[in-house]
Amino acid sequence: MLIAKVIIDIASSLVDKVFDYLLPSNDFMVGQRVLVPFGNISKEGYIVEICDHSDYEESKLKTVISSLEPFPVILKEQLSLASFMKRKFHTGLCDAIRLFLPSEMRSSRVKELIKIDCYIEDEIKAKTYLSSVRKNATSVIGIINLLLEKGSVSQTEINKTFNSSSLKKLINDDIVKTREVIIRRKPYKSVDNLNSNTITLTKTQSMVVDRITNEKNVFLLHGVTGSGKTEVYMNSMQKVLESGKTGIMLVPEISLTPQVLMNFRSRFGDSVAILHSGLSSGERFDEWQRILLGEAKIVVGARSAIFAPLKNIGLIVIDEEHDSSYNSDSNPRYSTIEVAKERAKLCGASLVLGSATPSLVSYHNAMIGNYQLLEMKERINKREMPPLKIIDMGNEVRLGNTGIFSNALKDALKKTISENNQAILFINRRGFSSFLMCRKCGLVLKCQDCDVSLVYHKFEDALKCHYCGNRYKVFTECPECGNQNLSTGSVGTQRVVEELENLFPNISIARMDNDTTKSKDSHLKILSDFRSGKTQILVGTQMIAKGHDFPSVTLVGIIDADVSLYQSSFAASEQTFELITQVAGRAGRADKSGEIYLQTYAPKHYIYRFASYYDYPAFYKKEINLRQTTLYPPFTKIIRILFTSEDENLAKDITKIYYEKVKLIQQEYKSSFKYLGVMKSPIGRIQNKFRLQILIRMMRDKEDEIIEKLFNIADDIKKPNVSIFVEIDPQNLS
DNA sequence: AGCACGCCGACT
DNA sequence: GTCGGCGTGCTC
Repeated sequence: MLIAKVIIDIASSLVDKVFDYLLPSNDFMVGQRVLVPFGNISKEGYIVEICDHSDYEESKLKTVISSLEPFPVILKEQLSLASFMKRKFHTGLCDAIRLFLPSEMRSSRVKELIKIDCYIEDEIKAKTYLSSVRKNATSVIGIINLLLEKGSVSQTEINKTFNSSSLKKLINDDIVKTREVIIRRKPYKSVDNLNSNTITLTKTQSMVVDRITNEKNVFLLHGVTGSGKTEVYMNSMQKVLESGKTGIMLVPEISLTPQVLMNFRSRFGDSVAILHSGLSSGERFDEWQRILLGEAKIVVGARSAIFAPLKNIGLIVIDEEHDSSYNSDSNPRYSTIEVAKERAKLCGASLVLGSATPSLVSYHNAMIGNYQLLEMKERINKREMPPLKIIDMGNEVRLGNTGIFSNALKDALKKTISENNQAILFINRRGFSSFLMCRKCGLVLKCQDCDVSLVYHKFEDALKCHYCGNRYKVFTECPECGNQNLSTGSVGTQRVVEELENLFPNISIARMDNDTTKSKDSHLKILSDFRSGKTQILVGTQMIAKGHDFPSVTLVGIIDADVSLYQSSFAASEQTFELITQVAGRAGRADKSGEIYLQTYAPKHYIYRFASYYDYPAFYKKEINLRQTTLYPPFTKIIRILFTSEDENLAKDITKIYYEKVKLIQQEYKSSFKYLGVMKSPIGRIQNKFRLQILIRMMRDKEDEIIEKLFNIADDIKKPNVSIFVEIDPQNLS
């Protein structure tokens, strides 16, 4: 008797295990979706294994009811990926499997789009019929003539111009035949121009392509902005296709613009499938189906495209690998890079991580030989990076200028406007939380135990450390210089726009932030208005930092660089360097040269110095030393165990139980634990759920062992109505 | 996630 | 006496 091991499609840790069922016949396959009896109801499930014995009492086994599709919808490789994710990230198997299918497919809300095609099989019969019909039967005559001329036309098309009852009559009389044709909904139909202009690669580029395509390896491609990484990706994909393999290209969600997709379409035509959240459910389903059936050979998409049902993968590219959108920080939590590494390993593919500002962790991996480092140090047009000027805002205050703009930036704006060029003003909101800063000397208070900035909590009127929960009294004067002009928070885009309007009343200014991009196409409109020159100054947040190419921009102003520098995270410096480099890359992209003004209260900070020289290696060296001495990643692991529940006491109880168990592990691995603490989450309640957390920082010598034990505790003490999430190196601690 | 089983309050 | 509250626990 054949036994199917089935994962039930219920995303609850309590039922996230394999259930054994009898199979009613031999025609079931691993990876198929099936309907099974479960308790008193029937549920959808996924066959993960077929074998001939069960550890469960055989007499109690129920039988699979039916299959939902006649073929498997999940590849064996994907099932391995799911169990990897369970091991590595403690995700549920069901949660992982759901990532492999378009969500609309479960509960069958989406179907193939079927067109009814009409045609004439027997022309002679049709012509005979035509001659026998009344002369004023215009619809009947028209339909037959149309079909005789065109061969076949869809039913909806015919009904548009002719009487539908005439068509029905013709079909009944067997003159016109019908057949069902599956139509693939195609996203971005309009960007379908196929003028593939092949660009000759530079020496460096083709060397890089050769290595990527000839070695099976994990590569870190560090290429400065404008060094032509995209061309490298395209060419590598081309070669992979030519060798009969397939590829996945991941980009951050935000850069999935029609332009990027057009690049791929024009190069690879219909063998490209696109997967991201902006597609309609029908489009997503059809793209997914094209991948599964092997019609598409290249998948372009945001992070979840790494789970595409693509066979025979030869290359995976992750562009802008430092981008935080590659880390999923809500359920199921996973790191796309880790998943990609595993997938590449499973199918023997190369993995390319590309960035102008690689994450410190990735670069460190390259330095210690885990990744192969590929460098592209020169820009294609050999143009120098635009000069970056650091403006000391403390000095402006001392000179009596307490406004948002320094005098230097005002002058530069004036000049830009008079020369009819464009400017971008960047407002830093990354990891926005208020810190307390001295407006004179730039001092920001840090935690004594953690060496990260303190966060001001308004309702408690206290400064807190988000890494250990320490509380400090709010200062009224600067402990360094005695100045009483302390400030929290940062300026908003709105205020910048207002002040600009006062300074330059006749200039048109666009604002781009969360407020102004709520409606669906506002994004595109703001950007295209700016591109066309309709607006001259663009004020915006992170959204404007990435990827956009505006040839007329000659001035970039970073209003408040310090905000990301002083966010309460050990990675604050890294993220600031990254951000500045990205924003600076917006200036002087075409033949006009550009400049960048960076306003700060800490002009001597090493991050700004390295950023102003665009010196990534120097930044890396400094920062990695710092991480080593302060014992932060990649030299340690930070683990957060998050407990959420609508019942505060329940959350507290289970946190306590967990904490006691972690203390036992700490005893066992004393030398590995660098920090262990329990506290409320910085945001104590989200969506009416109370949040508590345990934070651990530990050395990496026994990391796998310890993490496994932490996962096991969660499994052992889990209960209904409380969720436990064990997060490894979480991106944010909210 | 559902649904049944089970042990304590206000009712025809 | 019972109808029903939803806490607890199981589903191959």
